[in-house]
Amino acid sequence: MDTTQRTEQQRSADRRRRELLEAADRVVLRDGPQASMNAIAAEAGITKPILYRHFGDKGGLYAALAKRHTDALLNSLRAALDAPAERRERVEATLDTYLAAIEARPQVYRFLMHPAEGSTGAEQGFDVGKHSAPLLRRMGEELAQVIEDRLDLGPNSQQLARVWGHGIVGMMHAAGDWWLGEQPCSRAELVKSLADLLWGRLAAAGDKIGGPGF
Amino acid sequence: MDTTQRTEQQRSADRRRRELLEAADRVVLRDGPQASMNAIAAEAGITKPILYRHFGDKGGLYAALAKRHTDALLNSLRAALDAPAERRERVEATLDTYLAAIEARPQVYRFLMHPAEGSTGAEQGFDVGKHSAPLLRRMGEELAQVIEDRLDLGPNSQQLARVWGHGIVGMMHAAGDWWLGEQPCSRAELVKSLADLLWGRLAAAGDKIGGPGF
DNA sequence: AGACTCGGGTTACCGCTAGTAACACATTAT
DNA sequence: ATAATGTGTTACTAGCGGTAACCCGAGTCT
Repeated sequence: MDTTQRTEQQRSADRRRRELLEAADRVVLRDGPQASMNAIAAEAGITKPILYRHFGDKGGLYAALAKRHTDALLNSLRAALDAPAERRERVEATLDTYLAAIEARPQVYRFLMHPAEGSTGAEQGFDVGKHSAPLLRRMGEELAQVIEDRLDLGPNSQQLARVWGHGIVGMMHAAGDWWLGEQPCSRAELVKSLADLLWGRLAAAGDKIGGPGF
Repeated sequence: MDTTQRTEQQRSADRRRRELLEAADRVVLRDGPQASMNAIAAEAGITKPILYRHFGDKGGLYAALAKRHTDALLNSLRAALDAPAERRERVEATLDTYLAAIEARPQVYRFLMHPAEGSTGAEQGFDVGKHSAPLLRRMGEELAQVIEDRLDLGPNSQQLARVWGHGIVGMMHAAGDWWLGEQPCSRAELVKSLADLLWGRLAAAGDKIGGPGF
């Protein structure tokens, strides 16, 4: 068991792992969040136990799969947010990037956002909160970091930035989810409406005649 | 089978139904979203098929249970939003009401927001999107209505109001979810930070020295 | 050569879930 | 008395996540 052999094995295992993840990807793309371990194993041309040897349990496979997509999406978002342009323009570009991604691959999006949380998993510390929506959490934290790094928010800036990060991400998510289901307008319109909201148009709006105004 | 008898049966069925829902409530409060039909039936002192006769399938029971809490919460929110006060004050009161509700009964909140979508349910048209988060959808639509009714948003006000309704609800939801998990600050602080965001403080913030500003 | 470990793979199972078919008892209508 | 109807139970199916036990081929030590 010299090092050469070990790296050999490791590389083989890594290749296998990638194959399995790609097979899982295909199944998820086909079946949505209901993708079963059996189906994934079959798609990969092998049987369940080796899936479990690689990923531990369904949560592990989910985490690995989610990480791929999450990383890819986060990279796109970072790029949009770092492009050389006005602040508002960059905010719009970032919103648009996110919405374009979920529009292009809704099945993957559903898998990431509405995973079918295990049925059996009574014990063994499978915490729902930790796996339920890591994408939202990561986006929220990253955005918080960006906000805190670049904006001058006065005292308590860290806490404010985190609230805003998660809040803005949640706004984007919910609006995107609704929009994806109903397609009530074009992506560009949605982006502009959301940016307007963030830009304080809500506070600036006048009351309608006759009522106390919301 | 005269009418008297029929109403008699109906009333009995309704009473039964309420008992079952209360039992389900207790189980959900105890076990969270993992509550099984078996457990609920046991808690109610009866067996599964009766549950199925009343609610069709798990989705039906979920919907009935969710409707109760959703209606109650929506009533609180409407009350907070309709109180006689300044617009911003009312927005803060509404946010606070929502956050207080999820803080007081996190298990119920988890059940409403992160339901364990059936494991078996391959076919029979159990659409995830329709049951996954009816609370968020309803809140979004209601808020949209309020916004459109009371604010003067110029042309395209309906679409704008709906985007904002869902967006604001999503902001509240995501921030609340994160806050519930980490308890990083008091409820009042969270409320104020979110209201500040809605009031355009993001757009008004100055860039930090040295960077291009987010 | 021959025994021997060892990694990758499969079969066959467990316990659980949602959901259902079929049967049993009581009450009421005819 | 007897048929029908509602109310409940037992006992089952099918499928899930997860695992124990076995199996086989390739390299290794004696």
